[in-house]
Amino acid sequence: MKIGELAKRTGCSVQAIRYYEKENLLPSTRRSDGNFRLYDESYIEQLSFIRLCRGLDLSLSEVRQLLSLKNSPGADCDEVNYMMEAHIQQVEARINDLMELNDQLRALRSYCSDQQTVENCGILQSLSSSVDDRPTGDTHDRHNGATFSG
Amino acid sequence: MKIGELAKRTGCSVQAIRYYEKENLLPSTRRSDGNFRLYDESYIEQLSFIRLCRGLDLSLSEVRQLLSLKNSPGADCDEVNYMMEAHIQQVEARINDLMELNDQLRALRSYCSDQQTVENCGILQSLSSSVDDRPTGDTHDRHNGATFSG
DNA sequence: ATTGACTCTATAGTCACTATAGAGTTTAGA
DNA sequence: TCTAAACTCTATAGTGACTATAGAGTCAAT
Repeated sequence: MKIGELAKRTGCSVQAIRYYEKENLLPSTRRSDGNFRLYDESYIEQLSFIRLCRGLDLSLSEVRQLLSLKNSPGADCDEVNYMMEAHIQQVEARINDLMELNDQLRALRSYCSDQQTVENCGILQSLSSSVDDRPTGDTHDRHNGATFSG
Repeated sequence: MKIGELAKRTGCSVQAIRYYEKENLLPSTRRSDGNFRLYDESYIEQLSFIRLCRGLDLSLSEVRQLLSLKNSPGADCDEVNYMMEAHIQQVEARINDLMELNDQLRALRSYCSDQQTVENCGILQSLSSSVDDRPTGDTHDRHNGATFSG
């Protein structure tokens, strides 16, 4: 099958497949006379594995590690466990950050009732004022996990 | 003060400050004879506003909107409210996605007990097997909110 | 005069792709 | 057989919010 069919059958974009190949997550295939990539059924499984991992938010480098572990069946699977554990902790940390963030956003929203002008908008006031009444800005613990880390 | 001091006093990197200037989030300053940027105290407040918004995960384009609203005090603040509401919903959707994800990861982790080989690793098996026993892969609802949207 | 700390601009890199340009290939219908 | 549409190819640029680096200039202290 050609790349378009593989894309359709895996729910993946054509460019993503080419990208995975370039990044050595998928082995390169044979080509047709016209230089089109030709895939057999086994690629559906391989690509689905990648998509499944990505759906779990694993990075491509983590997926690469899992793939190489898959190919050495005798190795013990501590590494897999370790990676999953680390990933779970990352996800949970991110959830905690976002929930804290959500509290702050909701508090902020409550400062502004409708039908006011920007001049009196509690949200903007609250975002603007927090500097003046604090000594240097170093003393309050800054929420530092909110920006995307990767 | 020069850029380094501003950076220290706001907890911001020097490059980030230059970036904000380039992106028109901070007005450009006067320069010294040697072409160094010179800031007065008001920049601390302006930069802190930006950092605070970023700490709430607002995008720079959202921050830009807020800044322009701040500068038109007579306007009504519906826009601010609308933006905050949209942002809160985004954050909450992301939290839900991550919590679902977390359930899946924990389930996956439970499939593999220690001291096994990769060959028998329940995690890898479970990531690999889910294709063969399903018709096309289209029927099961794919978790599609896990990848970062921005 | 020189060292070291700071600053400048410009450019490349990050991540996991998406989007586009410009070219070639294949397939279906007239 | 011609042609148009649909597909594929490579290469390159763009996304967001920065960070990191190179190579040069500036400034303060010794």
